[in-house]
Amino acid sequence: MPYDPSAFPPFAVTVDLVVLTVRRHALCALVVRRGESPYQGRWALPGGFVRVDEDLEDAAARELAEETGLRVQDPGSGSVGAHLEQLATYGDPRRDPRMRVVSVAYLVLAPDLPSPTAGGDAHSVRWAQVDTLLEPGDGTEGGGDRPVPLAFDHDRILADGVERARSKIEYSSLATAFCPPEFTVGELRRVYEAVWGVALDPRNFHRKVTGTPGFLVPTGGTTTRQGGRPAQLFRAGGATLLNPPMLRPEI
Amino acid sequence: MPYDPSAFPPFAVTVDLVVLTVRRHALCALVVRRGESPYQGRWALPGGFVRVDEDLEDAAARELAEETGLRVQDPGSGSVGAHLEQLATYGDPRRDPRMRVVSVAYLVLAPDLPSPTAGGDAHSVRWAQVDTLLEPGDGTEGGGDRPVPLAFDHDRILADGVERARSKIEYSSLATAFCPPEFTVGELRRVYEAVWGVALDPRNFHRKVTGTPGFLVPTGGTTTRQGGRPAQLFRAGGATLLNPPMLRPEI
DNA sequence: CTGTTTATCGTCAGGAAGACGACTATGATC
DNA sequence: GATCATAGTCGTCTTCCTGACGATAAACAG
Repeated sequence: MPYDPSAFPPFAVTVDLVVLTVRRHALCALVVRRGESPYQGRWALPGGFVRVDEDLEDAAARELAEETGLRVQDPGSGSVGAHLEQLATYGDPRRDPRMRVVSVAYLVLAPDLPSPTAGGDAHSVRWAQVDTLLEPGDGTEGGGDRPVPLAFDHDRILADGVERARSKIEYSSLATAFCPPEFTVGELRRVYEAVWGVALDPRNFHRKVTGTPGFLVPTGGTTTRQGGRPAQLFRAGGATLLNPPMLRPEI
Repeated sequence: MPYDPSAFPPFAVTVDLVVLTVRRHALCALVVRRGESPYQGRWALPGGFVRVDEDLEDAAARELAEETGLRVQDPGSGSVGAHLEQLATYGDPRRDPRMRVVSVAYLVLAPDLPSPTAGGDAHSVRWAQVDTLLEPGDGTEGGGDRPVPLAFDHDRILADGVERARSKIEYSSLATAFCPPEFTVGELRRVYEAVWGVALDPRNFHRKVTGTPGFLVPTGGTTTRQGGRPAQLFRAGGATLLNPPMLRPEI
């Protein structure tokens, strides 16, 4: 690949990942502790440089696998995988004090994982509750009771990713990406409740999701892992767009 | 800005613009003719390199002004301006044969302009109907009756931009960005019809848009520029999100 | 056996949208 | 000036969807 540095200004290009999951009824994001300057010791979104001959989405999938061991969902195979989509690109000239870095952020929606650190650096990667991370921080390390902001502009990237997830589960079947391959209507409802931070009526929710063609496919099995009456098990159906959408309750 | 080429692979970063407007009842996009290799003589989306100390959105606004003379809407002032938002980023390693280029695409929605070439190169920039551009081309220059594809991956970028515009006018008041500062309900309806490529019922449309709080503000004036009974003039209201949304008719 | 929990079915009222009739106010045409 | 074509605006009716909520079902804990 010919490269003439005088012809155009050189940039570094990175990918950053907003990896979301639902754990214990709360929306959580994957964060890693920075080992080096700048922002040494601060939490940040996982990410890294794009390689010279690597597509952006490949770089995002590679970083995801390196940090979590997660594989991206293979459309066609029914494999257990995460949903990955491009979020936005952040290129403020001063977002990295060392050099001009343009970062392409990707959004990952994953089911709750057995171990958050499979394949990664155990003590420096963890799931953090999104609503804790996104409280406005005061910047003092341990000074107040509010969290230290993430490194770089990662607070904003995280907020954009969360907002994307919140709005996208309204009109798509993407909420199933937070669920294991087989799940109950109640489990799916608890995903919506965690992502939106609201309570939903179980009866109306049940009517809505089972009445939308292509959203859910019954597998025939039942489970009782939540206690109470056994619930039917479903897989995600082929539909990707919900029409009419799920309605997020007003504040 | 320190730059150590051994520390990270160097990329060129560009912005590409999907500039859409509605002209003569048709959705049109701005295209420029390439004067140099590669893809010499082919039509392409306007765009260019991001400068070293320039924010991505500033680069997009600069390119827009250079090509069309259009200014970006200033939120707060009631100025006549275009809507600009980031669309997506395209970084396939082989999308430009010369070097590794990552392009951040922006979507611009503009009212119909008096002259498409104000401030630009007159013979090499024009409005082209989107549905003509997006017919699948056969790649032969003048061989078939189908259009020659745009340069690079610009066909895909254009398609993504058009799809974004089509879906975004459903749940936002963004269709007003295609209208002059004062417009009638009929003119707004013709925007929806052109962007979606469907016919809408004038009576139901009128009820919907005038009944949505904050969408339209009457200015008091009337006009008869479309013939027929004079119509009330409106400005865009403060609302940005439409709830419930405009419903795009099924195919 | 009884209470608790979760799942699932049913009913009813209110709101929004599609289909479409009717009336109004212009300019164009005879 | 009467008539016609064109757009704009107001109403009505039916249908569908949702929110609120009662009622029943099937498990487990004591």
